[in-house]
Amino acid sequence: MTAMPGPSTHVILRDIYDRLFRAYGPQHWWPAETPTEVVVGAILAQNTAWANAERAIANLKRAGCLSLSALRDLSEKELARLIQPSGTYRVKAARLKAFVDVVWRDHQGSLDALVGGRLPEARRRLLAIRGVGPETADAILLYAAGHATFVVDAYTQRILRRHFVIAPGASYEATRLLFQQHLPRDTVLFNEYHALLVALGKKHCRSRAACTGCPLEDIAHDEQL
DNA sequence: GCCCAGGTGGGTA
DNA sequence: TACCCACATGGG
Repeated sequence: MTAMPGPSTHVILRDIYDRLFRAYGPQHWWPAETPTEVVVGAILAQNTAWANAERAIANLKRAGCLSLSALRDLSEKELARLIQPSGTYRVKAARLKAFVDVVWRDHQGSLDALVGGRLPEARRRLLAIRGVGPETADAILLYAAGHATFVVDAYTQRILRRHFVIAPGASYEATRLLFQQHLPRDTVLFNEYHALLVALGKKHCRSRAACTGCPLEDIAHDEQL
């Protein structure tokens, strides 16, 4: 008894993308006006509802502190006060400071110099910064620098697990490589795909009951995940 | 009141 | 390597 081969991975990933794009349309991500704002948003959004990260960004904007030089000159304590609505603000103030310090100390204040060049080296430079893990690094690389790297967030893992595209314990890296090896290396596609997964996650993955009306509803899925 | 959100790093076995 | 845990706010 042999199992029938299912559709290949790239067909499944394409199908999911097409469904999401049809349902939600282009997402115009990342919601930020400058690469620096992408970096700040990526750090402030860590384990935090985006609405709270937005409040913190609005505070920084109002204070004129949404630039690398302003962030360098701000005391960590004052920075923490401004980003307080994003939660874990002392941790995040230290992380933002660590990031900005590297930009000024190693790259003369040029964010482009830090995130530009070849993707693997830029990714290593980012991961070496305290407070920048794989997801934050990939978000910065994709949305601030235009590198074709896939951002894997909690929604992505949950959605793919639920629809049996990845195993329950699949690592961040395994999930990222799955996308990168089964889709064309296309910055625009990776940008849109991640944004669409977040759109789906926010709308349909908050609770079990929210599955109704999900664009992926008729794809095999496990309610428990 | 409880749970969670567009994670990460440090500690322990 | 594989789990725990702290960090902390605001909305459902």
